[in-house]
Amino acid sequence: MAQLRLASDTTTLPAGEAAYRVIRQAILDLGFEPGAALSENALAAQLGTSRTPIREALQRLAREGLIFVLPQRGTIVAPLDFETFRAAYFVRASLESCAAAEAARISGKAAQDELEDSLARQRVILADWDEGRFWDENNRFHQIILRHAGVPSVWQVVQDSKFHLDRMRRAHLDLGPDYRFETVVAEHAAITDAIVRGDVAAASGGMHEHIAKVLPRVELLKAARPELFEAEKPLTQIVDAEVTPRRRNLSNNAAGKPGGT
Amino acid sequence: MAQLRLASDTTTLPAGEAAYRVIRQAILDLGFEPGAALSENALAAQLGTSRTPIREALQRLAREGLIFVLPQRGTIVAPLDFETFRAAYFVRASLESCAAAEAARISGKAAQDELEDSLARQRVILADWDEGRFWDENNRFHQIILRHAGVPSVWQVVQDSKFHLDRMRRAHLDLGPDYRFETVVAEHAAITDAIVRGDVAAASGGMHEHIAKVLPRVELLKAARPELFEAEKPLTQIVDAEVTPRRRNLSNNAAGKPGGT
DNA sequence: TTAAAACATCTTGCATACAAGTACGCATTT
DNA sequence: AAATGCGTACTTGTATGCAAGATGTTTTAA
Repeated sequence: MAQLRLASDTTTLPAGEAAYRVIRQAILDLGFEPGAALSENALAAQLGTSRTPIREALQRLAREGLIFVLPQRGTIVAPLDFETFRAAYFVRASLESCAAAEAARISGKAAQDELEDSLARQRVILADWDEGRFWDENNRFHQIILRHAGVPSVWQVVQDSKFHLDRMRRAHLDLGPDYRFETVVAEHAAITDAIVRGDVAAASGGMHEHIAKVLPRVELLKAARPELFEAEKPLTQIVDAEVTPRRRNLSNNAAGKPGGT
Repeated sequence: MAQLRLASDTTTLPAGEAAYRVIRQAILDLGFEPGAALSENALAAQLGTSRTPIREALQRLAREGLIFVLPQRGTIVAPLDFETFRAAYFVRASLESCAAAEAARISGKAAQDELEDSLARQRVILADWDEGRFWDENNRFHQIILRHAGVPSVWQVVQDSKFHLDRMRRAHLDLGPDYRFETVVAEHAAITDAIVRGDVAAASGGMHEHIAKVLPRVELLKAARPELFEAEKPLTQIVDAEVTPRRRNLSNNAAGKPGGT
């Protein structure tokens, strides 16, 4: 079991929320490797809480596709999967390219100051290198575009998809960093330029290609570390987990006739 | 408190899953009106379970934006909100228009049979009218396109957004049905034609406009029933719910230094 | 009469015990 | 030696009791 560490500012959060963030980060950092088994009891003991907040966190992670909960059998970290990855890529590319187009259409020069401020900060971070701050600023850049497209809350949806892409990138970086961060900033600059000019097609296309850069890395990773793409031995089959019914009967006080809408 | 009824086939589901579906359907049907207060104890009593599965369902609903959980204060059904609606529209329109474009690009005639079969069924349902079956077939049509775009699992994301649009439409229909279902099928036919022809622009644009049809109805609804768009009196402020921290301290067995990546 | 303080009654958050089901090792049997 | 049945140690699902906080009412004092 990987060692879990709590960030200092999580001490004011509800236990379930804190557990969610810790476990999620551990999965992203590959502290919990794809296919690894998770135990509610063990996690509760490690984090010093009861199973209740742990279950809250795990159910949230399960809904986001990060883990698979197999009733009465166990819980495993979702193996890397090309289908999941492609869907996440599609969601992020669609939403953000449409947002860039919309920003170019309705915002125009209004977004110029904010985007160029972000670009300036990105260049400073490039010079005085700090990977954590770079990705923070990268996220901010993408959020600015969503905000100027009039749909800031879509960032939440993007983030859910982004996790799968980030985990793949993270696993790939462990093979050795070959990412050209200068290229990232240059693409950001081109997208900014398109939005400022009001060039809808260039903004949309630029953003789409910008996000598509992650795609070819998957094949390389699968070749280098195939074990991350497959479930481990302990659990016979994972497929049937999502369709396994259980006999149960919820009684109901209401005397209305059965049948939905 | 609205009467809750359980569909017959939910008896084999886990209690939490069953509770989720029942409550969600009640919110969609406006059995629980926007702004109404929910009580975990009352719901548990009504559904004949304990609070645990109810909490599981409510947390899921809260994450989907259907309800607001205010710690130590209460839980309310999310009021209708234009921002939420616009974000949901944007997500669905972006994903499905991109999917239609991709289907036209890579699938071509391969999807023709499935789409035209669905169209035929839609026309049969139009003649022998059955609203429930119509929406089922409508969903199937949209899923076919996602599947032929190579991203079937994106339907889950679409559904999360679709709820907010469906709830708005549902509330609007209560004012009196003025929806032209023939128009819906005609637009489906046009989209099908574009995909079969491999006309990327027409597929994307057609789908976008098809989904955009819901937008103008919001203003009408807000004018007719403004109370559905605002929170009720009992709870002072809803805004601070999502940022309210609580004092808590999670201990941790690991002795590593604090601070995440 | 007005205002402030204490109380009763809700709410959700959390901890814990129990129930139901699965997987695996080991003894027994063939 | 191989196959079979059983028992133990897990797993997640559910029920319930308690703790902490917020709200609205009642009581008390000025």
